Amino acid sequence: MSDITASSSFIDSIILNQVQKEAVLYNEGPQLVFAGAGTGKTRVLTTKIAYLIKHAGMFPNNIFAATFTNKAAAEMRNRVEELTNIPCTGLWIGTFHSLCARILRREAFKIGYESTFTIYDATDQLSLIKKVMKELQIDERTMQPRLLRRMISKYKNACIPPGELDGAGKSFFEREVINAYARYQRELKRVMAMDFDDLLTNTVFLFRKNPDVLETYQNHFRYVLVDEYQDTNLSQFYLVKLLAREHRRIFVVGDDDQSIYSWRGAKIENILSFDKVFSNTKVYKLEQNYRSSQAILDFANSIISSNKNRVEKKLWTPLKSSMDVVVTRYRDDRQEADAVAEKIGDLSSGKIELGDIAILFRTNAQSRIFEEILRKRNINYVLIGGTSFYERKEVKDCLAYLRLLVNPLDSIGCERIINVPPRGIGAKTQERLAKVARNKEKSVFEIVLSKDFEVISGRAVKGLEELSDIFNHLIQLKENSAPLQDILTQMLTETGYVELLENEDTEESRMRLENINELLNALTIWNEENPQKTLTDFLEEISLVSDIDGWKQSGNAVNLMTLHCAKGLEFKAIFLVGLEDGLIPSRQNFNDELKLEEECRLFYVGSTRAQEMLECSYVDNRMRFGMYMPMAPSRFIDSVPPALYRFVDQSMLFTKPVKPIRAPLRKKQHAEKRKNREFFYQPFYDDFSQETIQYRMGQMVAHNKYGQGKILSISGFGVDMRLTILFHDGSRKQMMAKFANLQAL
DNA sequence: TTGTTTATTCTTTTT
DNA sequence: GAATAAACAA
Repeated sequence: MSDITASSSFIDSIILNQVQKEAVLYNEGPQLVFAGAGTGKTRVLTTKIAYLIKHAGMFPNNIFAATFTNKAAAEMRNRVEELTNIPCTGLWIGTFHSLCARILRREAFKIGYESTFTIYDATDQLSLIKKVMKELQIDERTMQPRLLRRMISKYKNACIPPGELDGAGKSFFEREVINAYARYQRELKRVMAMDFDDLLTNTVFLFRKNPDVLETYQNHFRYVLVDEYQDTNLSQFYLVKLLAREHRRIFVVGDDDQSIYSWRGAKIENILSFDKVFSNTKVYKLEQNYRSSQAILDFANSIISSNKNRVEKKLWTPLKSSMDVVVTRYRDDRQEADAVAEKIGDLSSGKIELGDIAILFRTNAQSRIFEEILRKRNINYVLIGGTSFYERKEVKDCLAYLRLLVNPLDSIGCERIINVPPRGIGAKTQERLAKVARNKEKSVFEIVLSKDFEVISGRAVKGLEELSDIFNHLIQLKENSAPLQDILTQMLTETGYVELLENEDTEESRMRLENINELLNALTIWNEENPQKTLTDFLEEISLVSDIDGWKQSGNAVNLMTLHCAKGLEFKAIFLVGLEDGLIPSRQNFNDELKLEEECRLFYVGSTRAQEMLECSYVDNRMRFGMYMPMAPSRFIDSVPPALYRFVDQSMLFTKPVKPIRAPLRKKQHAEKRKNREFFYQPFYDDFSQETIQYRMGQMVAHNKYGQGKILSISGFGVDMRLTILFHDGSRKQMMAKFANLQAL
């Protein structure tokens, strides 16, 4: 199969190092590539696929390649097309979730679904779990719905259906979980929906229960490739094994040092024991880094070297001279954000574009202060992640209407919109409807459609009939294959959704209208680009998009994202902020050795995103839950030898201890929060104009007549800034900043 | 039944 | 400080 003479011409046209080349050309069995950060992993993968198509006689259609995001998949598809000059629309490349969805749509009836099944996102999932809990009379105070969701997800990740779980001998709590899990799965099937985990596990179940189906796919997928293999979970492992166990043409790439998704069920063991599962695996190690400067690599290597559970490797680069890695200490998150913004301003007036810069943080909540300050300084930014477009209330409402047109059994969707906009169908009415539906063995939505309400009071009937008429009209439009955007527009006008928002006329309502318009646009464009696809396809695509998918690196905006989101990306300059104990590592992982190591890897992943410049920072005090909390620098920075970075202290002299004010305050909480904030300092940051931030409260200064003193307060700004200073002789003076001619100490 | 105010929780990270 | 749940008035 591998014709080296024929292939070498093609391979030679692509620049690959020796190891990369060997990995691409070898074709005799399972392969595992350990690819450190920035070692050209994507290049190897795309070249491998191109090689298979061009020289190993495979059709794009016969290749199954799982990536971590749809964005990565799209880029790789393009790259392969460039390399081969062969259209690759047939190539099975995508996230595990989308690949599985594709398989499940075809084979749905074999596992008791129709091909139009609905995909439930995390929010829908939680709604259904709450509903199940109510039915089972499980108190939300004894078991948090989120916890139950996590437990269920755990079972699913391991591909254990509720039927295989035995409650005997288990704790009461566990029995309740199993019970709820069983009920939840039954409900999902009843409403013809699958959650994210189901997409993977149901595919595995499909193959396990139908050997003939499995065989078809085994024969069809002649090569199986997996990117980011360190972040696959058990069900993904089973899937890959099922597909590849006969022909053993499997190629996986990953880096155990970049495994950061164990909380989502990822098993680092998958990569560490791959060669034991697939015998005679060829193992490759890519260690030459093509991304970062030597200083950054030294720093990163040092971070990761303190982890015990890893395959030893060390990144290196032939590049020599480089900028120091900087670690900066700030007083608080506001100062941190402000200083970072200022540095970004400086950088972007030099040779680095805004788009080459990223601010990375641990939690989404940290983004807000950066947004605020970047806006104030008129620096363009893009925030990747956070609450995505498709999670907005108004967008989800629209989608719920559309979902019901495809799947009238979708009870969560129905509950969402039955009284939105308000049409007098409250909790009582919905309860009664549910009863009627149960008696007639139909879904609530079907009852509404057929206007078969029975015992419902006059007021509610009016609203229900209205809804019924609207939907019957929409269904008619759909059957006449009206364009999707027309159906949505119709819905928006007939329900009065738009009218309601227009009448509200607030900043928020205008924004919602804008979002709805954006959705309409997206729908129109999608419709034009995919004339043969259906509403089901559209709904699937948007439920499986990741935050990063829509993003493309643009020249004129700083990128803000979480460390997790940054995986696989690179930037010339990185600001890794909030490097504090409790954040990195997260407080919740303090007491777990393995999770601490994962937090360390997260820091490593963040650092290795940088090409030329890496600046980390931590603060002494951070606003969390609406109040200031004292913070300590991350333990991970302590383990790095000081020689590997340059330390800068910007925290100044304002070091009053701050008491953490926590939980049992209840009624006094509000007042306490305010006090906490006032105690901290007045908002002198609020009106900084670019160049006047040289004075800070508590700062020590020297005056050439009065000697040393401490700044007590600052008022005004710019040329009007006045300082109140307490001098060492006990005198208190107020002076204009611009005339005082002070020296900072 | 609806819209308003008040209390409470929430922060890891995401397909 | 924001989002959500609960409590309340109209």
